[in-house]
Amino acid sequence: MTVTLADVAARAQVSPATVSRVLNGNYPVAAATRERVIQAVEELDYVPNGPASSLAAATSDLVGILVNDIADPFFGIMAGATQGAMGEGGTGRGEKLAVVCNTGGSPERELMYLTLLQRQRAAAVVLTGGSLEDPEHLAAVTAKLARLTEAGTRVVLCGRPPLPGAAAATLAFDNRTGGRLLTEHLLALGHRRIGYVAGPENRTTTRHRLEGHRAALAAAGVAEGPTTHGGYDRAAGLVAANELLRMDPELTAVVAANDTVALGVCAALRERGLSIPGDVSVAGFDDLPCAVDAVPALTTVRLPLHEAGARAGRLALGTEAAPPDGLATIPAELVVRGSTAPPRA
Amino acid sequence: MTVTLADVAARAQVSPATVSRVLNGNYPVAAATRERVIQAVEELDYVPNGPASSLAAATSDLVGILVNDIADPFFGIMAGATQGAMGEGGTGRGEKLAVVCNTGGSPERELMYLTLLQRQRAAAVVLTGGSLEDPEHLAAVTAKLARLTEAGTRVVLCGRPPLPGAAAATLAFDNRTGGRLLTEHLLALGHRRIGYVAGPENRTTTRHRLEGHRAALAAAGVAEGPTTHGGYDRAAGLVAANELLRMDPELTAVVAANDTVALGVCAALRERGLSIPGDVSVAGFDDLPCAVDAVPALTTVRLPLHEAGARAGRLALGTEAAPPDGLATIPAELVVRGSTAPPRA
DNA sequence: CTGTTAGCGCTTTCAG
DNA sequence: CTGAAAGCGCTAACAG
Repeated sequence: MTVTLADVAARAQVSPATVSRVLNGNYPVAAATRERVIQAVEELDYVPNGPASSLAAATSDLVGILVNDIADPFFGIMAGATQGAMGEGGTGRGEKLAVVCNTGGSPERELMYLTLLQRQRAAAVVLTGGSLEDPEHLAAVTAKLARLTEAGTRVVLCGRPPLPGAAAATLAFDNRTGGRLLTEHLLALGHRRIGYVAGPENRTTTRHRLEGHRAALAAAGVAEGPTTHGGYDRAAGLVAANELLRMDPELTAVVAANDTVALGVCAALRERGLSIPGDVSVAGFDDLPCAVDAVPALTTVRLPLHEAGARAGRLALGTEAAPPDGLATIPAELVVRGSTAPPRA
Repeated sequence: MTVTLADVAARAQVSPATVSRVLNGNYPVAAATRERVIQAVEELDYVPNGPASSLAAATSDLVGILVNDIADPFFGIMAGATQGAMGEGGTGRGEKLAVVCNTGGSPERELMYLTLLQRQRAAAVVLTGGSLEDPEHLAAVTAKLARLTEAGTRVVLCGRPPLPGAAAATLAFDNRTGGRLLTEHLLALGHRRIGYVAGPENRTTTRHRLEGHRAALAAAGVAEGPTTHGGYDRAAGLVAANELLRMDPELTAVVAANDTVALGVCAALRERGLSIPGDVSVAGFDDLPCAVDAVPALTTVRLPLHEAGARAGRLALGTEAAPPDGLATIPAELVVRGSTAPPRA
């Protein structure tokens, strides 16, 4: 059958305890003995039984990364960076198995994965992206995270606002400022009739970006234009653009929930024969790789997804100290490209 | 401390075995008893210890999905679909924890994850996307998969050619035909000087697509144009386009390794003031969501990523029977859009 | 239908 | 520095 630690011990003529010690490298072992053990391990092609170690040691090397949509590069980039940060620090020993779990934005699945990770006695859990604002769900997540924390699982929030009552290191994106900068830019260009394609309702990301937008309008004394809510996908942008134009045919600019939605908006405008930015300016959010390939290239707000993800990974590993008060706000940066210009006179 | 099965048993006034039985639902238990147990579980907020169950039962509910680049929607879409297929079949019991592991295209990391998954006694492993053609690495992977298979882990290959000697259900993309269709399309349009931006060397996907391209040229008696190798990212396309044009300034069409690379090619052409498809036609591969948003929209080859991923998930779960001989070839479909047109006379 | 009894393979005091 | 022994929490025969 499968090779066990006892087999290795027998072959190396030492006790199981000694084998365990050289494998974990957390206890002094004579060099000669270690050699023999290592050789036996290789000869037998021994692979430790993870569940058994986890059970005995009451910890595992599993790290869970929860994402809302794995097919969306926004999450893919962050998750990839997080997973990359795990690999640092030598091979083999102490290596963490960083795995990503796709919640699809569903609260049930989020909780389910958290439970599954709790069951596996995960070493750490990273929650990425905006969260649902439903109080009931928030309470459930908070409770679950508390349970995880007290069981020794490190919890970190990446690209998500802090959760009151949860002892989690948090890396929050400054979506509000990003939203404000974008609209200020449009305002400075001379736009006064700006449509807004918001993301799904009840999501922190949606709300914060919209708040920034409104703050900019309010500060400039400009009335809010038409606003719609929808998904974070291209199709949502297509639908919304037509809806917005129906609500106000005089629109000179459209701000989208993110770059993907913005591309949908662009497609809809083109279909109607409107030029960008000649007839209508369009702006996105996130600065995903696709933003620069749009024609014209998309004006957007850059979020340092890669850096944030990597940092979250280090926090999960305990390699990096948590920020003061457990919260770091990641700045958002306006990136002006060709899709925005002054409105037609 | 943490609640154990014994605590639940004590509270429900039954034996631990009975609790285990109602939790796993694989053995008859009196309705009244079950009720009491369930109530105790809820009152105590009991969460089973995964490692302990896995150790005792010698299996786990972990399913690993290996991808080359999680930030690439090509993999994100497949992985998401695979993970989605896991969720079907009720909640809770028998639920698999599908997790995605990012190898970054590195053979060492691929092997490392396979070992880690082996350690966890994973229920199944899904390898997605093209593989490296290095004989040594292939042998190592084959050996590792054999070890996994004999330990009861189901292995499925998705979007990757079959591995001789591995008892793995395989869903292979027909990259060769896809490549041929694309070049035939260009040939039919009248192109005779076609540049090719291939993917990384030593990868099955790269080789198959290129073979299809060459087969089409050979069948038409047209000489092969300049060819370069590079990554699967946008930057590779930028560099390659300039290189190709240097090698043959009279080029009238460029075929790229995939859509992302094609977008890079488009960007480079635009920078040089060349129009698409007026001066040069461009084609991609995969039909990722971004392909349709390019201007002009990209002619490409559609691969049913979602379907393939979902099917891989069912195979991993054992919900679907393996295809005859363990191999199914997934067809590729030509999608003609605006980025290709007859060459300028 | 339910309880008893052994382990699963590894880690970890506690002695030597 | 090394060995012996006692579990970690759960499952799976085997009896009743």
